[in-house]
This record gives sequence, C-alpha cells and structure tokens, in this order.
Amino acid sequence: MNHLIKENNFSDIWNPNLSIPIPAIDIVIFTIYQNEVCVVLLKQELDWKNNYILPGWIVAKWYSLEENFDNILERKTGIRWVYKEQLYTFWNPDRDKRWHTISITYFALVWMDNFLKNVDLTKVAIVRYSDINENNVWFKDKKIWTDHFEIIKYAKQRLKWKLEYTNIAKDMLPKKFRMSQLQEIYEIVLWEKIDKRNFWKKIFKLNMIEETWELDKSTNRPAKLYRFIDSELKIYDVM
Amino acid sequence: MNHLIKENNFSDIWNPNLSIPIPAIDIVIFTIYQNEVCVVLLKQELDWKNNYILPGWIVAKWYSLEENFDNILERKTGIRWVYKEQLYTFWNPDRDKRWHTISITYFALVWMDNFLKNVDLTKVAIVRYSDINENNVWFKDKKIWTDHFEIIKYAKQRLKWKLEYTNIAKDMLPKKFRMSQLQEIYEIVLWEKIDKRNFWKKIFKLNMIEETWELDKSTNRPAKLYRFIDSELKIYDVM
DNA sequence: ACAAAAGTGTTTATATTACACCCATGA
DNA sequence: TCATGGGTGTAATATAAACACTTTTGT
Repeated sequence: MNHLIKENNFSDIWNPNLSIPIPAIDIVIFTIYQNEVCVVLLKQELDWKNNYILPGWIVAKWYSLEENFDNILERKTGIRWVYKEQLYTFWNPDRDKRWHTISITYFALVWMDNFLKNVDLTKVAIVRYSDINENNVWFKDKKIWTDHFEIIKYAKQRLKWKLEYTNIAKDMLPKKFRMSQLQEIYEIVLWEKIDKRNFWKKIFKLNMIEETWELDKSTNRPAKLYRFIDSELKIYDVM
Repeated sequence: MNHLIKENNFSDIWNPNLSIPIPAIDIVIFTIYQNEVCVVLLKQELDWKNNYILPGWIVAKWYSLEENFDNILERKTGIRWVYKEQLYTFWNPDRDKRWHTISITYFALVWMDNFLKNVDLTKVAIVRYSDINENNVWFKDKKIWTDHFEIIKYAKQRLKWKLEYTNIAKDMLPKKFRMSQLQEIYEIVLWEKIDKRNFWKKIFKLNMIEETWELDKSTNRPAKLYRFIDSELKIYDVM
C-alpha cells in the first residue's frame, strides 16, 4: 500500500451543529463471475442484522475525489487499479437521523482474475446482481439498504449503456481474448443472445479490437486472440 | 419567496482544521436567446477583475440536494421552477488555497419568456455560449474561471445529447409551439441545418408531440400549434 | 468418428438521407 | 402580386437483422 491518505477518524465532524452535510464516496464494483454480473460488497455486522453495504467512506480534505476513491477502495477491499467512473451524487436520506451525508457514487469494473489476485476476501462478499432485489433481501438472510440498492441498479444501467457505445468491455477481460469471450460479456450484461456474425461485424466496424495473430489452444478448435486497439476508454459515435 | 432555507453564514466551517471538504452546488443555466445558446452567470466584483461566475453556494445540512438547488437558484438569480438535472461532482482544485470545496454541478433549462418574468437582471448576466472561450476571456474584459468554463462545456455537451434522445426541448419552448420553433431549437443547439421533412418524421416517429388543432396566426401563413405529449422528461430508446 | 467451439456471407428488412414544389396569408 | 414562412412525399442509400453450414481440434 502506498500513498494512502493517513488514517483519519474525522472526529471533528460529528458535532451536531456542523452546518454542512458530510461528503462521502460509495463504490459499486462490478465483475463477471460464473457467467453472471456480480457486485462486490462489504460484509458488516450492524445492529442485529447481517448487512451488506457498498464500500465507502468519508471524503478527506485536500485530496482529489480520485485520490479519495483509490484510497477508500484499497482500504476497504484491497483492490487497486480499476476502471472507475463517477455515477451520481445522492442525498442520503439519513438512515439513522444522527448525521447527514452526501454520497458521491462511483462504479468500478474489474476482470475477475485480476480481482482475485488483489481482493481481501475476508472483507468482501461477491454477490450476484440477480440475487439483489427490490425487497432488500437475499438468500441467506442478508440484507442491503434500499438506497444502496438504488445506486447499484443505476450503476448496472450505466454499465449496459456504456457497453453499447464504448470499449468499456476491456476492463472485464484479459489483455488478449477470444471473440467468444468478448461476446459472452455482452450477452451477460445486456442479457440477450447475440448472433456471432452480426456481433463480429459490429465490433469491427467500430474498430474496437484487432487480431494479435496468436492462437488460444485451450479450446477444442484453437481460436484467434484479439486485443483492444485503444487502452483508454473510447466513446464511439454510434452503436 | 417561500420555503427558503434560512440564511446561514456557515461560520463554523471555515475552521482550517475541519477534516472534510465543503460541498457546494454550482448551476449552469441555459436558455435560447437571440437564436443562440446562452448561459446565465452572476456578475461579481472580485479582486481587481470583473468576473462572471456560475450561480452557486454551499449545501446546507438537513436539506436535500434538490431543496438546496431550488434555494440557491432563487436566492442568486430570482428564478424558480426550472428543469434541472445533476451533471457531475467536481473536485474544486482550490483557486485560492484557503478552502477546499466539492462542486456538485447541475444544469438547468429555461424558456426565455419565463426566464424574463422571474429573473433579477441586476444580479445576473446573459452570456452567449459562443462568447465563452478557452482563454477565459470575453468581449468587454469579462473573465470566467477555467473550472467554471469546463463545467459549462460539459453541460453544453449534455444538453446536445439529451436533445437527441429525450423530449428535453419542452423546457425551452412555450406550452404550444410551431413545428419551426421546435426545429429552431434543434438547429441552434446541435449547430446544424436540418431538413424539415425529415425532422417532422423523426419527431413523430418518437411520438414526442401532438397537434393541438389550434393555429398560430402571427406568421404570414398560419401554422399548426403542437404540444409535447409527455409533461415529464422522457427518454426515447433511439433517435 | 464424434463432440465442441470456431469460423465465415448473403439476403431481407428497416432506418436514414437527400431532395423540390405548392400553399396560405399579410403587406 | 409578391414576399414569407408553412406544408407535404418519394426514391436512393445505408444500416441492422435474420439465418446455417463447414472447419479444426481433442477425446
């Protein structure tokens, strides 16, 4: 761990007379695991329930939002170097009336293999998006706050939109990948079956990826490996 | 003025040891005036320069972001009841190093006639978007902060996107309008000439507007008046 | 020889673009 | 009667969708 913002208990801000709300960052981390969209949440023993919450913490002064994001992500989950994007800033309708926070939300994407190398699994839970529902209740009696659920839904929507008109899929894949792996990401996130010939044409018309001339022999018939042309997020005019 | 958040000098937050940044709202108000996209800015005498700034102020605790927005907008400009949309939350790279604010930015749209009824023109300036430029300098020696310029550019981009796939134009028009007025909005904001037959087909395929069966006789040949079908913002699948 | 995933084109339907003339009214 | 903006349809092009069989390898 380097460049972590020094531990700060923020003891000065709990004064009930403070006239401003407290800015905080909350992070929705998505990854594809077992052919499903999954969310990384913190396990938290709170009150009498077993709750899951989004990784998040108070924003420290004199550091940029990005620095605060990196710091909170690493501290809370052990993960570093992810794709991140700001989502929205929510007013947090105080769950417990003792304080007022403003939640600046981000979403992050990780390729599962990278994720497993870095994450601290004692701290986090991997939860299928489809297991999170309107009633705030999951299998195994786990619960999530309604406001966090709303944020996750919003993030999922953003992910779908981005997939259709950017090269964001690169953050859910290894550097080199088979065309079928790319298509799988689209099918899982967009939740629809895609014709592979049409998919191929779409991707190549966008000039999103290129051949590496290497072969992946792990499947029966070896498959060409592709890579993304742009290493940064690229927004395409249409798709 | 009703329901205004009570005046608050926020005297407690200027303590240099406060460990959190100060959340603030900044508002980009767009309107169409003299066939151009214009921005509503505050005139401010600051230091030795004549500056224009975005209307904005610190977020008060225990009020939602929306309530804070309405309050700030009315207090700073006299305007009420506008279309508003949150844009992005920026880290404000302290212009003057004495404090650290986080800027939660919104953009707002007003139809010029409504605007003129409500606005306090002693407080604000109407500035053509095209007169704001990279060098922070305008005609008449007026300046704007670089960070505010970036926010305005971002807002303008958002406006263009929204125009293409939502009914947001309703907030820049009277309740009933001629088709040519609607097309004018599109031509001004998108900055391109549009074929009126194709425009007609596009708008009606989206089911965005309907005829009122009234005629506007103010032009040479009377024109049909239309109105928007949905009174709320509607996002169309494609356009 | 069989199973499994890779690879590859054409046809059809839909959506978008380009384009020009007549009409109703006020001055 | 002329100037002004309003009103209207069709053909061409581009884009998107539907669709099935062959190939290569491992077992």
